[in-house]
Amino acid sequence: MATTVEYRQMLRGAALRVTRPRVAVLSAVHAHPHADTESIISAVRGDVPNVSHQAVYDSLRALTEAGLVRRIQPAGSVARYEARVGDNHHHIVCRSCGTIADADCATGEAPCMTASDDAGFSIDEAEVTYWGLCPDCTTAHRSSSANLA
Amino acid sequence: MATTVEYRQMLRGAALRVTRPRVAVLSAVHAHPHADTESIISAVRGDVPNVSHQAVYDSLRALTEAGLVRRIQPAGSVARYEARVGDNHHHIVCRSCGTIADADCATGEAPCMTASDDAGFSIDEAEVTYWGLCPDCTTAHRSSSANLA
DNA sequence: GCAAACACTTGACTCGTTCAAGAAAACGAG
DNA sequence: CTCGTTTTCTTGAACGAGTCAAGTGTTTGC
Repeated sequence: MATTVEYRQMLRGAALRVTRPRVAVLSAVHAHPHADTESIISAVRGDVPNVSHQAVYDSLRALTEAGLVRRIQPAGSVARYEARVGDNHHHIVCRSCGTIADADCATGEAPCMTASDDAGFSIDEAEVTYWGLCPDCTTAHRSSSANLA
Repeated sequence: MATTVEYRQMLRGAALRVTRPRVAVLSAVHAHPHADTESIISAVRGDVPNVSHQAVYDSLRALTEAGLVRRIQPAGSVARYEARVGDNHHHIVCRSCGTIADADCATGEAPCMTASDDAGFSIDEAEVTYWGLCPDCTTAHRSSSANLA
C-alpha cells in the first residue's frame, strides 16, 4: 500500500494532473483490487466526501489510458479495476458469486499468447479468463448436492 | 448451413419446444457468427416479421443454456452469439472496429486450461481472448501513420 | 382433441455508463 | 506570486442493452 506522495508521483510520471479525486481513485484501486466502479466511488468518498460519480468515471478512464490501472470486465459483469499492471497475469472468476482472483499463466512467459491461426490480425494481447467456482461456493454447492444423496 | 428440419431436430434433441422464433434464432446464429442481439433480431424478422425483441432474448437464453449456441462478450462489447460449440476455440477481437474472428488454441488440446495457481477455485473453463487489429484496421492504421513520416 | 405447461407480446423499467454545459482547479509562463 | 490557459470537476440529463411482469397464445403429452 503506497503513500499519498507516491500516488501523486505516479500521476506526475504519467503526465497527468494531480487532483484530489485522482489520488483518491488511484489509492482506492490499490486498496480494493477487482472493485467495481460503485465500490470505488464509495471508497473515494471516504477521502473526498462529495466527489461526483462522473469525476470517478473520468479518473478511472484517465488512469486506465495512462496504464496506471487496468480495466477488466468478465462477461456479464460490470467494469472492474485493478492496480496490478504490466505483468502477464490473468483472472479466475466465480460463476456463482462473481468473485475474482488473480492467476499467473500456467505455462509461464506468454505461452498461449500466440494463436495458431491469427486470421491476419496483429495481436498485441492475449487475455485469459478462467471460469469456475470459488472455494466458498464450491463448499456451498457440495452441501446442497449432499442433500440429494 | 443446416436446414429448417435439422434446426427443429436440434431443438427437440435439447428437450426444447419447437417454435418459429426459436428455429429462426438458431438459424440466424448459424448464418451470422458473432452477431449481436440487435443483428439477430433483424435476421429473425426476415423469417418471422413481427417477433418481439423479448422472444429473441428468451430464445437466445434458452439456446445458450441448452448448449446449442454460445454467448460471448468481449470487454466493452454487447453480447454476441455463435453456433460453433463444443470445441476448444477462442476469439480474436479487433480493438478498432470490434470484428471478431475464431482462433484455435495454439498449443492444441486445452493447454493453458490449467492455471498455475487456482486460488482454490474449481475451474471448468478457460476462455482466451486475443486483442489486436484486424487486417483492414491494420492497413488503415499504417497509412495514417505514414502521413506523419 | 384437451389440458397443462411453456413461450410470446406488450410495455414499462432498471442500471451502468456516457454526454453536455458551465464552474472550478491545476500549472507553466512571466 | 499572479495570470491565463487548459484541463478537470459538478450537475443533471440522456442513452441503450437487457430484464421484469402481466396477460395472451402455442406446443405437446396424453
